[in-house]
Amino acid sequence: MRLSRFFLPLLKENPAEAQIVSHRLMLRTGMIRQEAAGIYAWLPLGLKVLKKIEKIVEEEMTRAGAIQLLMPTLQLADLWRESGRYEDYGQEMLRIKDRHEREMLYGPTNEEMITEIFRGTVRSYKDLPLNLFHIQWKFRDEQRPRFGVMRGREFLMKDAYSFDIDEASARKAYNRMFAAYLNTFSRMGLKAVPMRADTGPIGGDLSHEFIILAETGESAVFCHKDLVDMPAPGNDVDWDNLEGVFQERTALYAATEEMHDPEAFAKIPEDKQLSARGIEVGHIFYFGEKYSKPMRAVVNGPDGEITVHMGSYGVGVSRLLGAIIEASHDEAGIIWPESVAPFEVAIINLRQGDTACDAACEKAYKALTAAGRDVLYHDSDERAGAKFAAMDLIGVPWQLIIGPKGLADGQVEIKNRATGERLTVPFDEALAQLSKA
RNA sequence: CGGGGCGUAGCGCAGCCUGGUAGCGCGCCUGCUUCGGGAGCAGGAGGCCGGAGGUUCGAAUCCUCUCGCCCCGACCA
Repeated sequence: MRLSRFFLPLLKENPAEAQIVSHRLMLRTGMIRQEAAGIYAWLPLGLKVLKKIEKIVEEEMTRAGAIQLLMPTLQLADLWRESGRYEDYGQEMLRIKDRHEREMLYGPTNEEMITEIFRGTVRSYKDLPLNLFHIQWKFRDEQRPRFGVMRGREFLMKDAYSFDIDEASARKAYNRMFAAYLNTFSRMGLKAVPMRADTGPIGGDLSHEFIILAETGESAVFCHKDLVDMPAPGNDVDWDNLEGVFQERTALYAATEEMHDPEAFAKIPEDKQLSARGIEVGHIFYFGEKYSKPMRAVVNGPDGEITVHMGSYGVGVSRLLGAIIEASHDEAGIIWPESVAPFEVAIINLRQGDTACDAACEKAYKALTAAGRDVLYHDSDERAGAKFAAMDLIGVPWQLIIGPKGLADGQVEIKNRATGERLTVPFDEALAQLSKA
């Protein structure tokens, strides 16, 4: 992409309404634009990152055996009356009437609807286990939206729902999501710590939140330090037997504020006690028959009717952008992990209009693009300093810097955004190096 | 939902107390110079002062109502 053809409305100054760094940077880099409290338009740069995150989530869910579908944003109130949650949910639920005065709602989550889909289509225990997920916009009419996309009213969420014949099998489904989440967040360059969590209004007795440690996190969290750097289990795991992975990650103390047990925490060796703030990016629940029973989600088993055991598993997809930025930025701007960066390489032409510079940049742009890299060519006639600042701000992982002085000797520079390291190398070598994914 | 605050140019703000028809910085446009970390000079465009009523000869400024947004707290993917 040539910057001159892209839509990238950068802001030099910080908008007054943004208090935390991720919100400020998302506004300044032109990723989002607020349209109402907690409601954002996704501008091209933000959308590119959102899509990359979405794709990683899809891939890891698929790897863990979940099947993707897509449910609507609008739901009938009657469906929620079946579970009793239409009354329970309160003001957070956005209620709407259609032209026929039918009561509807903008979905804050989809347990009822997925249960309805399941009970209407699945008849036999032989079709289980089953895990269905979708990635859809949701709306919760928060009393006080804040922190940009971290706590918006409209947000993009991945939610998966598992169906099993009994608790033992459901716990295996739970463990699969548990492992998948560790892999998912790891791919985004995040260190996510699973913590025992309150099940809240969704109910159930087994639940973990996946927490990213960040100073600006919304809640206080407490855990054993060793959990933070524990590597993700990876793809080479036995998806039917993950109890070991689960035990390994849950043996050490880790809890959010609501579930915090100061006594248990005090038993951790003092140098391993970690008291910090965290951002919740995922939440998994096992809730058994909470919805399947009142909504009659049953299958035929060998010995008669079985009420299915369910779990649900959420990932805050749009929230993850904020979380990643909170975890990865410096004074100059965002430092995107390569897996989710909006562009992989930025070409900075230090002397736009100079024949040699223009030609070299064009050649590099074509070569890298042909090699499959997502390249942003800063081809405006701004001064060098402005270009550096802009590319640092939007956080492209690699910068290919081409200027008249170096070019006279056939040299260009490669800069790593994360480390700040610069390497002067021959033009062809730079292309070869940056062509590698 | 309790408490506080703010709406004036694309962004950041001053002006309001003590009414006289709007200003600064950044950005934007033109030109010249400059050209390796957000350039300099000169010229220029852009605002029914969130909206509606009212008071007044006259309202960004005073009064009433309304809408929107932000912050602290309680609540939450």
